[in-house]
Amino acid sequence: MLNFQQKEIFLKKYFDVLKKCSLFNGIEEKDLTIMLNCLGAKIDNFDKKYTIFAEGKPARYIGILLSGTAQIIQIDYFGNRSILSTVEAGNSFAEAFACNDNSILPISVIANEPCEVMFIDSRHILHTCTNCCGFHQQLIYNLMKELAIKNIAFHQKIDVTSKRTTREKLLTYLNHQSKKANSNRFTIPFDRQSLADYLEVDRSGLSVEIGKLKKEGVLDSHKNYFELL
Amino acid sequence: MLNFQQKEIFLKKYFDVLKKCSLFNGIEEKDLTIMLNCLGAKIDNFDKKYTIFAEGKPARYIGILLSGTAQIIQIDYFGNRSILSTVEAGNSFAEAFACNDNSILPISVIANEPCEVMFIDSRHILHTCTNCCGFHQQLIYNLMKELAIKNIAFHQKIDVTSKRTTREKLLTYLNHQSKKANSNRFTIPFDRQSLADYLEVDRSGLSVEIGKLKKEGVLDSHKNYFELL
DNA sequence: CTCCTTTTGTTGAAAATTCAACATACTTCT
DNA sequence: AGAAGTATGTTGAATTTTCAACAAAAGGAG
Repeated sequence: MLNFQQKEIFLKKYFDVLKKCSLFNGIEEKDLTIMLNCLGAKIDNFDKKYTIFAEGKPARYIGILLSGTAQIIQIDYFGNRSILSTVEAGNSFAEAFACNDNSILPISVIANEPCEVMFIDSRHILHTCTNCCGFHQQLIYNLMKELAIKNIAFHQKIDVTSKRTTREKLLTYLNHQSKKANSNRFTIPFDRQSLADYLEVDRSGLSVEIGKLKKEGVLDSHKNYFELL
Repeated sequence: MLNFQQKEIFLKKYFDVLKKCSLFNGIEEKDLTIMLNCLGAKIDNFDKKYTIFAEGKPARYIGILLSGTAQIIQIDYFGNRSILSTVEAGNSFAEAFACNDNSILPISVIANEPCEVMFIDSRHILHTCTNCCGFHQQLIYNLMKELAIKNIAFHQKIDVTSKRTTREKLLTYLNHQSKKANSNRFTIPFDRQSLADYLEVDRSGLSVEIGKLKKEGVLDSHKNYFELL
């Protein structure tokens, strides 16, 4: 765990990512180091498949993915994995829980590949300290904006999973992705099992459905590349 | 449509509800009138089954339910209704969409019974005007908190609907409600069809499952009253 | 290159859901 | 009280999903 106060030099290499992080919108690069210092930001590394946040633990920290990809998941008592969303470099995660005092994480965050993660204690954002830097208001505004976007993303996820058949779920999801990519051709951030866990369906049934849609000429796909026809 | 600036007297009768609305946390009753005036709050009435917000329309206003109950719904192209959440007096709704510039509502809000609704133009909250009252920072903070809570509520909804069988969905939902009520006995804000639309299952199948669970002695229920045994 | 592991596709049987249609109970209104 | 309308429960058939087991393909390590 690096404390960047002691190793400021390390931060510079993350500026490109941090600039893209909407949590830091409207904050100048020159102020970033000071602010992160004030917030007590820490950085840690995780190997593939490692747990960044564990379900059931107190939710105190907001995470910011500096590199790699991760998944927000929930596992029920039968061991079924449900993927709530994916996290890419520049994305923040777990804000909602961290912003809720004394809340317990109902989800886990798992590294999909080697990850660098920045952690910020939410109390340093929420409870304005008078002797501290003056960015809190901007941070809270950004946090609000980010939570609004996450909220809308959940609506999309429910729009997908509320469909009753595997085919409908898949097509609804692919249409969303197509719109997002502004193209008929796009890649999705899932392998088959992960896609099934996101759509809340059986993997083998999903494979069958993709096969049918290919034969019907509705779509073409190779691995995580898809093309709607 | 009442403009309360002209009819301040009317606002007083809503103070009890507004005090419970987390959007106005930390704002003194004496300041409320001034603030709502500054925000250009308007009040309107809706009869049962009337549309408060319509899917596809621009999302500019935050709604606050002063009396009655409402439902946040989505209807797909086959006409299947999906209930995302319920709204009770003192709850606000549609904040996430209103906070996102130029966004289009992906949901509708429908009055469940006669409703009084207050509308606040989100731009009056988001864009601080210098010649205006000084409550914006508090409002944005409250909005952030509220969005965090909504976010967590969505996690719960997904926790329910990610289950694969009607029985599992129902039991997961009832457990949540039981925890929320801090008791084995509680009422739910749904009739059968609405519960089915919230759980994303078939109504008749839901009735069958409730019947089975009663016979098995897992629960007892009468209409929207439930008891877990 | 080969072996080993992981991912993806395929199949058939069992289980569950959906759908439509109808019966019964409950509300509401006059 | 009675009628009309709404909500809930029940049933069987058709569709769909899940599950388990295996085959084929792809990827990674030595």
